[in-house]
Amino acid sequence: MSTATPPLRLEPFKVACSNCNLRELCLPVGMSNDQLLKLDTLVSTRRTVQRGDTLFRSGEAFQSLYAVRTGFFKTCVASEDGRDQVTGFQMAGELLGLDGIGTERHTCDAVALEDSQVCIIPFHQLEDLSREVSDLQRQFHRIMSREIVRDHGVMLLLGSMRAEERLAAFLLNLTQRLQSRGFSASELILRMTREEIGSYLGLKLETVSRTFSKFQDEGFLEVKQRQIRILDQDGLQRLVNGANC
Amino acid sequence: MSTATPPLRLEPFKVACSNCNLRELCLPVGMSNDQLLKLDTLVSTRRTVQRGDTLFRSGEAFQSLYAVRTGFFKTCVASEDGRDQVTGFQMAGELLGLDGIGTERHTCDAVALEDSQVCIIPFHQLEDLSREVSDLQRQFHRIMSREIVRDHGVMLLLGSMRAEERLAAFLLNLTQRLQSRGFSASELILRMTREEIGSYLGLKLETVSRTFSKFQDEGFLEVKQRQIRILDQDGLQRLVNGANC
DNA sequence: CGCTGTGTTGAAGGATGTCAATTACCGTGG
DNA sequence: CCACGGTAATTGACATCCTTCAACACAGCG
Repeated sequence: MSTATPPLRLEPFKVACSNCNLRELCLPVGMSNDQLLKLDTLVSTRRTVQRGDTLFRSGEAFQSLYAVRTGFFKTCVASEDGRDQVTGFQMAGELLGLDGIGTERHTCDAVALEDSQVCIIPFHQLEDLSREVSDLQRQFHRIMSREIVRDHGVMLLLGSMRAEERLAAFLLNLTQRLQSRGFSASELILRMTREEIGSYLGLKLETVSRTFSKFQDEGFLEVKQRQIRILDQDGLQRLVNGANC
Repeated sequence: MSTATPPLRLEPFKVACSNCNLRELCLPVGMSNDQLLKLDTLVSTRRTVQRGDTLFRSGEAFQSLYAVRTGFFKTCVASEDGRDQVTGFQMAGELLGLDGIGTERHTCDAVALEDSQVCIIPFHQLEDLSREVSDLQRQFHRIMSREIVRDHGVMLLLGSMRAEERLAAFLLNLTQRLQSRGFSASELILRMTREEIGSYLGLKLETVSRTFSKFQDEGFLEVKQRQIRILDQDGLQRLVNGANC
C-alpha cells in the first residue's frame, strides 16, 4: 500500500513475446524463435492501466518503452500555456514512449482511453539485446522510422487539408489499422471523444461533430454517437485525395 | 559522363568525423576518439548538392543517411493529389533520410535551399557499427527520438496555434538552432521563400508575408525581404506562449 | 430519476484563404 | 554599367471555412 505513488498493477506471469498473438505487428517482427526467447527474458512484465489513467506523463523519467497489448491509448503534448495537442492514438501492437529516448524524460502524456494492458520493455536492456540481435535492431529502427513517417503524414494533414479531408483520412487510417488486427473494415467504435479527435486533427469538437453529420447526410457513414459504420469507403478515399475540388 | 543518372559530385577526400567541427552536434556526440576513428571508416564520402537540386526523392531506394555538413535543406512530403507539405528545414549537423529506414524507400524529397554539402552515412554499415559501439547506438537512438519529439512540436503548432504564434515559434526555433551553431541570435537570412515557410507552418504565403509585416509594425522584427533582425525576442516568446489572449 | 459528461445543431463573427495588382530584387545579357 | 525579365514579396479587397457562443439532446451512472 505504501510503496509506489501511482498504484501500478504488475503482472509478472505468462508474458512471452514468443507466444504473443501480436508478434506479427509488434517488436518481434522478423525475429526467429531463438531470438524471441531472448526477447522474452527482457519483456517479462505487464501493466494494467484503467481507462482514464496515465501510463506516463510528460517530465517523468524515461525507463521503458511500452507495447500496447490490449486497449487503446492517446498521447498528447502540452505547450507552456496549457494548450494541448493529441499527437496520436495507439492500439494493440503499437509502441509507446519513443519520445522519451532523446532526453531520458517522457515528453508527452500517454492516457488509456479504455482499460488496457501494456508490456513493459526496459529500454536499456532493449538496447543491449539489439546489439546482439541484429533482427531486433532492424525492427526497432523500422518502428522509429515509421513513427517519423506517420508524423509527417499528420503534418501534411494538419498543414494542408480541410476539415472533411482530415476526418476522412483519420477514419480511413483507423479502420485500416483495425482491419490489420482482424476487425471489421466497416464498423468501428470510437474510443475517443469528439474533442480528442478534434485535438488530433486541429479542429474544434463542434467542427468534428458537424463533419460527422455531414458525412452521414451524404451517405458516407452511419453515425450513432461513437459507433461508426462506413458505407462508402471509396467515397471517403476520394475526399482525402481532394477529388471534390 | 555516361555513368550515374543524376550527376553526383562525390568527394572521397578529407572526410573525417573525428576531425569535424560539427561533431558536437551530429552523430559523433558522446563518442570517444577511438570510436570516432571507427566511424571515420564508415563516413568516408561527401556529396555536393547545388541549390535547388534534390539530395533524394520520395520513392527512391534508401541506402544512406546524410548529415548536413554545410548549407541548408528542406524536406517535403506529397500527397497523391499533388499537395505538398514542407516537413522540416535542416542545417549543419542535422541528419536527413531517417524516414527511409522503415520501408527501405525514401518517403520525402530533400531539396537544397543553398549550395550544400552532405556526408554520406551508409545505413547498414551504421547499423553494423552501432552494434559494436554502444555510444554510437545511443546517439543514433537519441537523434531519432528527438526527431519524433520535434515532429510532435510541429503538430502542436499546426494543430493549435494561430498564424502569429506559428511564425513567432518558427523564427525562435530557427534562431536558436543558428545560435547553437555560432551565429547571431538576432540576425538571420532566411534561406526559404515565403511559400516554403507557409507550407511548413500550414499557412498561405500571403499570410506569412502579412504576419512578417505585422511583426515589423509592432516592433518585434526588422524585415527586409529575407533578411530578418529580431528586435524583441521576449515579445516573440510571449506571443508563442499565448500571452496576448 | 436526476446529474454530468458528451454530442448535436444553429447563428454570428473572425481568422485565414483567394484573387489580383503592384513593387522589389536578382541574375542575365546587352 | 544599365536595362530587362522573371521570380519573390507585399498589400488590398473580398470570400470562405472554421470557430465561438449558446441552447438543447442524449446516454451512462450514481
